Parts: sequence; structure tokens; C-alpha cells
Amino acid sequence: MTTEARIPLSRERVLRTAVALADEHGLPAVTMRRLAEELGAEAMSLYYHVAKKEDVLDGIVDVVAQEINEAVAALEAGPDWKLTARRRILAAREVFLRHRWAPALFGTRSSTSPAVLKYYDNLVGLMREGGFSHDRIHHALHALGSRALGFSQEPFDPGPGASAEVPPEVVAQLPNLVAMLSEIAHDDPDSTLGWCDDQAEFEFGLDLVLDGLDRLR
Amino acid sequence: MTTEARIPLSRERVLRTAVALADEHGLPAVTMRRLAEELGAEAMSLYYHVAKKEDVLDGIVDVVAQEINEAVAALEAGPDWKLTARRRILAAREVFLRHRWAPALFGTRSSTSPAVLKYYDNLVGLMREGGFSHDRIHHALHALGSRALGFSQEPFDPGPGASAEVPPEVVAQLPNLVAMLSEIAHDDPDSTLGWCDDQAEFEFGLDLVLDGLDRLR
DNA sequence: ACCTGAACACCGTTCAAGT
DNA sequence: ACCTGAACACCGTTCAAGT
Repeated sequence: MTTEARIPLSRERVLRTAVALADEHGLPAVTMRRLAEELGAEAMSLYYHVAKKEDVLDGIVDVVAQEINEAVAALEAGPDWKLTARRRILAAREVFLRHRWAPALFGTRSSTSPAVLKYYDNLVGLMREGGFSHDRIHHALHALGSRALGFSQEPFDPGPGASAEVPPEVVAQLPNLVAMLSEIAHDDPDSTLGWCDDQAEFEFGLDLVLDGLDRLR
Repeated sequence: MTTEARIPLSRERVLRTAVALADEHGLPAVTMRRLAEELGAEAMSLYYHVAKKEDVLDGIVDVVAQEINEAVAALEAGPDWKLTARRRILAAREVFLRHRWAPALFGTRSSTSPAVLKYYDNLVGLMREGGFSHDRIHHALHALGSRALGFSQEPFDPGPGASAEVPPEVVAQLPNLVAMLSEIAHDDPDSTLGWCDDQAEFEFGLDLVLDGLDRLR
């Protein structure tokens, strides 16, 4: 299947292939057997280079975080902490848009990837220069939550035509939501593509938090 | 194993048992076979009451959301939208503290639970009475993200004694983080229990967003 | 209507064995 | 040092068969 099966395995190559596999077929496609197949090897061979599947998952989180750090490193610093942080976070977000499966995975990892730590270390440094105390920075990181890394979890996000999937007897119980959505859909000419512009919504929430933090400085 | 194995199966009973199983042994313990065992039945019997495992997962999300709605319904309305929303969200949060596995699961469900919709419908109604336009409410829901439901995803959260788990050569690369954490640990007498008070941090972030929204009203 | 036994195609992981 | 075959214990799911 793979064009070049003669390249020897390595932890690096296993992780890169796992990321590519998740990008193309989703995280559930990343099984030890499928991953090995993609590498032109047997499943058992992977265990020479990684400890277990959890290790693979930790590893691909780190790969994505490294990608974020590279994107951030290419940025120039802005005039103030807020604008610089905003740029970094939006650059990080672009990486997540290339790896749609990653937010859910970041959510489940409790162990901390070195690259994620490095990202936060930089952010702490930036806010320190911006005049925040360590205590405020600590609060700020919690307040930002996953938004500091460029994604936000939205447990309620009706996709395109979502109202069609919800049974009528349920919809009948939701007068406020229906009123809101119909007004939004009416105002938004792009409503057929889904009822919200994710990028705009992300930036709105991000700016709300950044402005709030700046006010506390 | 189960004290009463003679109660007939039902979708209701399957879902309640699944929640109890996740509470006690974590989400990975919720397999069709284990779940059936807990119910004193065979795995195949479950398929008469639920379509497939995804259906079980959607179902237990709805069970938790119903629990939240009950907790919220027991609350009195406060004098203004912000205080009332705050109370509701903190009540919802208590439900998540009883079901630690739930936030990660809510994150992966794309289909929308009726009870979650009902929760949001109430929140929209509250904000409407509070004087927000539908457009602003829509933005507000995105800005709150998972915090509207009472939890927040924090991709970087060193647990108690986390620095011990990070290899020294990595720590050496993190001057800002180390400086911040050592200062926090020094200030906080409870640092041995972990370096942050989750509840206080959650409320800090929540108030930051609620205050920001209130300012836009 | 409700439950099950047998069977299938898949997992992650081990271990002794090959080169 | 690096890779693999055989094997184990576990998945979700089907389907025809039992009561």
C-alpha cells in the first residue's frame, strides 16, 4: 500500500503517520494494526518504538503542539501583549483547523506534552512583559481554558440544517431557541452553510476574555 | 452479581446502569458486555432496547443533562439575569462534579440531546428577559462555550506534584512557567493538594465572561 | 415481545522466535 | 538491534433460534 516500505520504522515516523491517518480518516481509524499497515509493517513491530497505544496518542498531541509552536515562532511581536496573544492564539487555531480530531484528543490527555508546556511558557512570558503578576497570569490561563491553545469546546452546536434532525415534539418545547435561530437565519445570508461563522464566533469569545483580562492588568 | 436480576430490561434501566458504571469505573468500563453483566443479562439482549453503543452514549449524555435540568428547576430566580445565570451554571457544574467522565463525553457528541437543548432554551429565555437581542445571545452562547453548561476544558492542568512527572531537561526549558508555579505554590498553603482551586478558577473565568457580556447589553 | 448462543470481524498486547 | 507469527483476552454487532 505505502509507496516506500523500505524506510525503517522509528518513533518519529510512527507518530507522523498516525497524524496523517487521523487527518484523512479520523481518530478512530488510528488503530495499531491500521497504523502498521500504513507503514508497511506488522502491528507488533510498532511496540519496539512506542510503549503502547496511549503513548502514540500522547505522541501525536505533542506533534500537533510542535506544529503550533513553529507557527507561533514565525510571528512578529505586536505593540502590546493583547494583540500579540491574539495573533498567537489565532495562529494556533489554524493548526487545529488542519487537525479537526485534535481538540477532542487534547481534552482527554491528562499527561502534559512538552510542546504544550513550551507554548504556555511563552504565553506566561508574554503576559509577564505585558505587566501582569504571576497570580493574575495563573487566573488568566484558567479563564482562557482551551481557548489559549486555539480551540473552544461547544457542547451545543447545531450543524447545518440541525433543526431537521430534532424531532418536532422536542422542537415544540423550545420556543426561545426557535425564536433565536429563526431570527439569526433570517439575518444571515450564509445560513445554508450552517447558522454560524465559527471563526467570527471564536474571535468574539476570545476578544471578550482578552479584553476582560486587560482590564484587570 | 446484581442484587435484583429479575427486573426486566428497558432503555431507561440500561442508561441508568451505564451512568452508574461510568461513575464507579470510568467511561472505558462502559462496554456492552460489561453493561449487560451489570444488569444480569447477556450483551446481545441490550440490542433489543438500544440501537447500538453510540445510542447508549447519546443516551447517558441526555440522562446527565436531565439531572442538570432538575437541579436548575429547583433554583429561584435572582434579581438580574447575570446572577441567575451564574447560579444555574454553578448548579450544573455540581452535576458534572458527580460525573467526572461527562465533560469529555459531551465534547465528542455531535448529535444534540433534547435535555441539553432544553437547558439552552431556558438560558436564551433568561437572557431575553435580561434585555439581550437574539443576536447578542447567540454570540454569548458561543463565548461561554462549555462554560454555559458548567464545565471548562483545560488542556494544560498539572495535577498535584506535576512538576515531578516532567523530565528535568524539559523543565529547564520552561523558565516562565517554573517562576509562576513556584510563586503560586509559595502563596498557596494548600499547594500540596494541587496548585489550584478548580472551583475558584472556574468562577473567575465564568465571572469574567458574564461581566463582559453584561457590559455589552 | 423479549432474550440468548453461536459466530464474525475487529481490537490491544505478550512473548518467544526469527534475522 | 529490529521485526514478526502465533496466541490471548477482549471488543461491537448480526442473526437465527429459543421462550
